[in-house]
Amino acid sequence: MTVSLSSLRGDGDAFTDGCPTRVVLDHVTSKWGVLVLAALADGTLRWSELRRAVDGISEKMLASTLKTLERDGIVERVAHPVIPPHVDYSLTDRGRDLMEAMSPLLLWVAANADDIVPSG
Amino acid sequence: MTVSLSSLRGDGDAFTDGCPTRVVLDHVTSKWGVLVLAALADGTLRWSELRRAVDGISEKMLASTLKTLERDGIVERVAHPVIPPHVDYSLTDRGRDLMEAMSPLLLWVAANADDIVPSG
DNA sequence: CCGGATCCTAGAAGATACTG
DNA sequence: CAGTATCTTCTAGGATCCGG
Repeated sequence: MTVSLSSLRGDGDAFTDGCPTRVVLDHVTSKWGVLVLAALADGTLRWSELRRAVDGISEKMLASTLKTLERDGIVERVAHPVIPPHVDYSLTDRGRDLMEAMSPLLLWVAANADDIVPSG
Repeated sequence: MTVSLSSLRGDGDAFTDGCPTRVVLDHVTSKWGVLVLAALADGTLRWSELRRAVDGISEKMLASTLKTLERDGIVERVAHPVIPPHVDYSLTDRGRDLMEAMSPLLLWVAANADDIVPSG
């Protein structure tokens, strides 16, 4: 029985509608959130690098995903006042902590995806 | 620097649009998927118990979430041919393996949610 | 009690064009 | 280069009714 997930139950937990846990869980496990975080796990990237790293993301989604993660204190945005603009994104300490917790999941998915989805 | 997530890059990885990794990641990190899986991590539950365990889920979403996870070989469905109907849901071996990989994330979210989302 | 089938809407997400 | 603004499209999700 792995780690005691039952400890999640009881008070303000993920099983209660509208609690902070649900909100953060949604941010962190959102379609693009996971991929952006995984891309930043390797280190600082700038906007255009992120766009290329996360294949298929639109500018709109990249912007809103980054904004949400920044508000949550998971991603840090550093804008350099130069022409042309140069903006760096990286994980905060909290973000790095999060990625340590999330990497087992990402590795599991990478290892099992081909068994689960037959051809495509 | 935690686990090497950069190993995820390269061939058929989560950063490539349309690959199996993306599909499985979406199933597993879906809004309700996470919560259903977490509920089942404690053991077998029947339909009505799941509905109560995952606060706020609609019957439609519970049905479709379970069906997706069942197709992926993560959740097992056992229907007992009695009146009134009795259907049990539980994790498969693969599902338990998945939950071992996911529990650090869930614990992190539970531990950090209140810091991230101020009041609600 | 356990869902399937149907209808419908809000918000997610894509495409494109434009600006400091 | 790094976004914002706008418009459209799409689908996750909710509500309801029904059937085994």
